[in-house]
Amino acid sequence: MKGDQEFVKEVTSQMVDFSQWYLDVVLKAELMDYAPVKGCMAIRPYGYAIWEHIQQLLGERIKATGHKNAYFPLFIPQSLLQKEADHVEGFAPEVALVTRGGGEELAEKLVVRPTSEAIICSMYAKWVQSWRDLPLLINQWCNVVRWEKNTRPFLRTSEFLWQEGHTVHATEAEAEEETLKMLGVYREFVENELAIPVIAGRKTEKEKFAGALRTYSIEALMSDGRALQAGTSHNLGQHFARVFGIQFQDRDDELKYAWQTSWGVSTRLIGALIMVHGDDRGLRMPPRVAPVQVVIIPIIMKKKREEVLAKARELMQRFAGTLRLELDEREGYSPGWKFNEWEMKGVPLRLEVGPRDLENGGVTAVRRDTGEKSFVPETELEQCLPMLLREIQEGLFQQALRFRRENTRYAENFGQFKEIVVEQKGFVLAHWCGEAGCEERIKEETKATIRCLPLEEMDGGKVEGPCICCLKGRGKIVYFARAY
RNA sequence: CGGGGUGUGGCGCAGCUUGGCAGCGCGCCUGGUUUGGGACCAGGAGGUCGCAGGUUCAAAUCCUGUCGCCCCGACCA
Repeated sequence: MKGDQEFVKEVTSQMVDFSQWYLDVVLKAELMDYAPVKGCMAIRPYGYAIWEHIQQLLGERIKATGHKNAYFPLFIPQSLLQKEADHVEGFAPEVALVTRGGGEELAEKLVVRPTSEAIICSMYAKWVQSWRDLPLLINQWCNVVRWEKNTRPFLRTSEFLWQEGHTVHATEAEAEEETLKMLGVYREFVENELAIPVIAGRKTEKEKFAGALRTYSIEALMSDGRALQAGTSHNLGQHFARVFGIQFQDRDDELKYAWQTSWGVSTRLIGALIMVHGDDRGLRMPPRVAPVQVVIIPIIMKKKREEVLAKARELMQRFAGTLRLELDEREGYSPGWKFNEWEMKGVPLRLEVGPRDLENGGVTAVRRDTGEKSFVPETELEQCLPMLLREIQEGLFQQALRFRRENTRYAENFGQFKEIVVEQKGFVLAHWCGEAGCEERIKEETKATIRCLPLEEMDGGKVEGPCICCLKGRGKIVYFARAY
């Protein structure tokens, strides 16, 4: 694609300032707008449509794996949040507290949920009594509030939307299986629907969820070379069951504490979508979640005006049931202006219908991912459009995958490690002994954190080597990166 | 919470040094000509210059205080 700046003056180039590029894009593409409260945003219709597709596509997978949706309260009595020691400690700095209601001081302060383990567990304690009640598989879609100091649209906001699954099981093995199963669901969903390749792995002790036994995550690489945690799945062990009293009587008559999991993805996925696929002309939406999959731009000249419009409207009718398409009939905007605007919004496929196309008996199709133009005869549209969209979906994934491969490097020693982190960015693979001290030192010296201990290597028990940091201990290869 | 920056029509900015009619570009509205990669002409609407106090005949401009926002770090989905 040549001369991007010729076309789009409103978006800062990624090379010049990636962070500014991101902010330009989210605003100009009308995904969100800043609200009066710091760190809070209005998600505009175009941005919310992406979230709705995520809800739909991930939602059906969550249901297909046996989970049911439910809803729990926004307010959590402070005492409930404080039950699990690690949990409180982890969230205390970022909770919002309600101290007054109905014009009176509240007897007990209410926490605005930063996550729902506490309130849900308090309910589960009532619902679980017998092994016959298990497994209990519930999911909720809601908003949560975490008082963040440093906020960025979609990536880190004071309030965000997410989905949180909370399950209860009779055995540790079952809970672990569930934890990994949902991590797998996330991986498949993010790769196939959002076209974002991810590394699935386990978090270190330092990085795990406050109150969890083990935390797993999927990690994606943004096009500026920084990593982003795109989803997490926790094996909560019996930590919460013990403090909330979730017990059940098992087949063997014994009263036992239950095993739990929780897992979630948030509107942060929209941030990932933007940063993985976007380019200097704006967004590039994967067709599967694109609010608009195909935009029709009529090229209205003085002469064939009516014929062109009639054809464009006919196309709308023809595909209204099968594709998400939009016809841009606005007067007073030149075709070129419309091209740029819809490109900024990342619409995967543009169809141009003009006098020339009418004469040739078809439309001009232009791909957002490659910029490639082609002529599609009218008789082949039904076959061609879905095919093009599939190619774009696959193309975006392959492009992101290639980028990740090219930006994943193995470091032999600490010197090389630092050089990669600073100069080249991306994922760095290196041996790590497993000691928190080394993890900490690496972070202090390079700002890179352990993103995860990849599942593949863990299972295979592959090559061990001397720790990149201390050289003494031996360990497996883990993923490092500077992260969002 | 540290470091830096910035607040002037919807957006981007100039004006501040040296106090004296609040301006420019884009966008918006109306009408007309246009329309195959951000068209043009004419007319028009829109701002208590972040907020509070002070100095002055007079403050966007000088002084004091305060708040918001943005960027970079420390902490986090």
